[in-house]
Amino acid sequence: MSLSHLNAQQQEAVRSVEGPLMVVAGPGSGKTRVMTYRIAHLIGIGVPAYRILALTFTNKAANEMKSRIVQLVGEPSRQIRMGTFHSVFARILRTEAEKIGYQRNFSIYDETDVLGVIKDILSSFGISAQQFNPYAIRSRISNAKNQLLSVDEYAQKSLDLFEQKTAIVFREYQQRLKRNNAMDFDDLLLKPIELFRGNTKVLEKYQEYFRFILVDEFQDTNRAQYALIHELACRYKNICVVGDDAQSIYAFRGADIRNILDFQRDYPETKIIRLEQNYRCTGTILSAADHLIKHNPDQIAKDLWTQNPGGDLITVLDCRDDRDEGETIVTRIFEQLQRLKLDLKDVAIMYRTNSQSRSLEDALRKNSVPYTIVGGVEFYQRKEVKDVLAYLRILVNRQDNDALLRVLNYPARGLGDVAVSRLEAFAGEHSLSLADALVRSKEIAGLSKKAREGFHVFSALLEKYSALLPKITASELSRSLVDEIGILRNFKEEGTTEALSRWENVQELLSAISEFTADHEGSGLAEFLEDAALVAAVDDLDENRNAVTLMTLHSAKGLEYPVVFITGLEEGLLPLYTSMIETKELEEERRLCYVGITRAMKKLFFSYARIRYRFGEMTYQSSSRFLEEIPDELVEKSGRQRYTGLPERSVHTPAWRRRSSPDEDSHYHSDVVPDYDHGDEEGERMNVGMHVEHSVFGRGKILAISGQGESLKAVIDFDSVGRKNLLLKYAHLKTL
DNA sequence: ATTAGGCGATTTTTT
DNA sequence: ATCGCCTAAT
Repeated sequence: MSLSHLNAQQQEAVRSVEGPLMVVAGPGSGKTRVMTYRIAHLIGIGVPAYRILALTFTNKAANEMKSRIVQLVGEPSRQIRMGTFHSVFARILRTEAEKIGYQRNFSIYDETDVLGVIKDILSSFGISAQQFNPYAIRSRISNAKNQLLSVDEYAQKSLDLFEQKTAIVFREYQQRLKRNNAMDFDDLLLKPIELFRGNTKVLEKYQEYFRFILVDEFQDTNRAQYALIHELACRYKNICVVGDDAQSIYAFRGADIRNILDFQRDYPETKIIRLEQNYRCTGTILSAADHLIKHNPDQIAKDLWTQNPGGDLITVLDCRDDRDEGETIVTRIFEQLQRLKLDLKDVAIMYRTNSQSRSLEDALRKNSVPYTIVGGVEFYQRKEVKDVLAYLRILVNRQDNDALLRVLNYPARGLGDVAVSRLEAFAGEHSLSLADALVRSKEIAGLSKKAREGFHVFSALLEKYSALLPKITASELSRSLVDEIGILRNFKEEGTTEALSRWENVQELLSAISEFTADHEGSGLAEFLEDAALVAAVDDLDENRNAVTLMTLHSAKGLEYPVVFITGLEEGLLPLYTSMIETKELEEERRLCYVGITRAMKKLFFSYARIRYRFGEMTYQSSSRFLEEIPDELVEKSGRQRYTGLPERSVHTPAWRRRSSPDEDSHYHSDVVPDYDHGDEEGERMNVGMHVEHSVFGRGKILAISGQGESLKAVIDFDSVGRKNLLLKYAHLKTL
């Protein structure tokens, strides 16, 4: 295999196969290419593919890398173990589950599931969720687990009341998961460590197995991940980590930059190779990124350079408000597509928070620009999807009490709190899982007839499908189950737009199951559930679709686009307000901005809005300090020539004035009076006497409008249900 | 005892 | 958008 098209450092990184290696790879320095060739090279010199373990940040990255390697060195290289930490070790845990007291069909709890468990524990312990925020407790527990702290260690260290309560919840939480035969995301890293440390034979097996280990995006690994790879790598020390401290953006999730320092301590013979030549960006873009990141102290010194031409200046778009920002960007997209002869798929719009996507989407939709959005409200988080998944989970893992509780009374079977408590008490007394307790529900004393009936129906359903599970395909089973519980019929009958969308989501889930089992031979429901739990937003990104891509700066990591818009460069947004207090967090925000900048190949835009609607409130924003940190000579300012400052009119402007003709809308620049009371895309154009459509109540007529900003309300006379007083912020009315 | 419906609070980023 | 908490209806 010829490496002649790689530069000297890249070649060295590919060829240094023995011993510990750290590749410090600046953005656009051909990191992925190096990893790909390195693995291909290993196979080329006779290392069997199954002896290679490569850990990536997303499954998508793994799949792409794998296909390229297969192209380079052929089909047998499919045997490489490659994927995210979570998916690779989930697989290993299934094989070894019994050794740590689990069953191989364990459930994986996502963050939402975990939150549910925590809330449930709080209420059963009589701890006030008002006083002790379940989100905060979840994050404390997760942090503790990331730091490899056991419950006992955490309890000992807990000082204040909050930590003491957390320790109590933590203890119960761990027991609960164990009892449910379930693991959370952190367990997928911790349990393998536990397995390896407690079981020398198993450890040796995997150390022999994975003789060559590669870790991508090393700067974003947490302590548990570090410890885990150390267990595997410490014997042969053929470990290569690739990363860039300047692109570390997951400290909030436990990523720990200490890993980079510890690596050199734990593997003293580490060879360090720097990839400093950038092949992606123009000189201007690279220089801007470099100037920005220099404001962070303690970065590993790097001299990034490029042979690429200087290219265009970076354009800063000064926008009146978030809506103007969207419109301006659309205009600029058209301009750049023409100028650079590009497709829509070459353009990405990035933002700090998911909620910013809405005003951007509005503008794109209004101008008929196709777009795809990465993440957002995720499919697998939709209520109806989670409900069906819970049914499947309880079938796969009978001990999964939380999955059972989720759907025990869905659809309604007359089973309320009291009935559930009786069931739980009975299960507790007899040390049974809830599913097993249900089988004996006749023995539970003091149940109403309705509850008795409900338990019986649900239990019969469960037993029927449990028996079917090994006999029919995953696809047949889920379809039949969904039919039997009748939710599709219910959604159809309800007939509202919302119910219809739920109907579609359930159908889509069923298709996803068919598709998955068709694509993955020998896999069934259990495998599907694992896959569904561990998919990342970007995993679903289809680059071939010709559409503008919208995503968070976090999701953008590892990607590149000819034209990039980074939006919302405002104090309090980028950097995000909550992050401006602690320097550490401010530095992370800066790195996040750095990641965004370095995604751009040819042309970069920054935008900010002087007025932005956040949480329904109008706020005056000032431009981000990060813009100040980029030298003026790299930047051209554009957008509004004159800043007129305050809104020219109050939010009480009569609604009729706010109706702008389509013509005005598409040239939404300096002259047109903007809409200051936003609320909803549609919200600002509401007017007394207008006919509207609501997703649940159907058609109606507006009788009155009151309030402003966040609390803008309308009294609407609906054809179906009569008068309602609705908050426009949530009503999502369509004008007719 | 259970359900339906209203109201307010919650959304930073995510494997 | 969804969840928890409350009240009223059944």
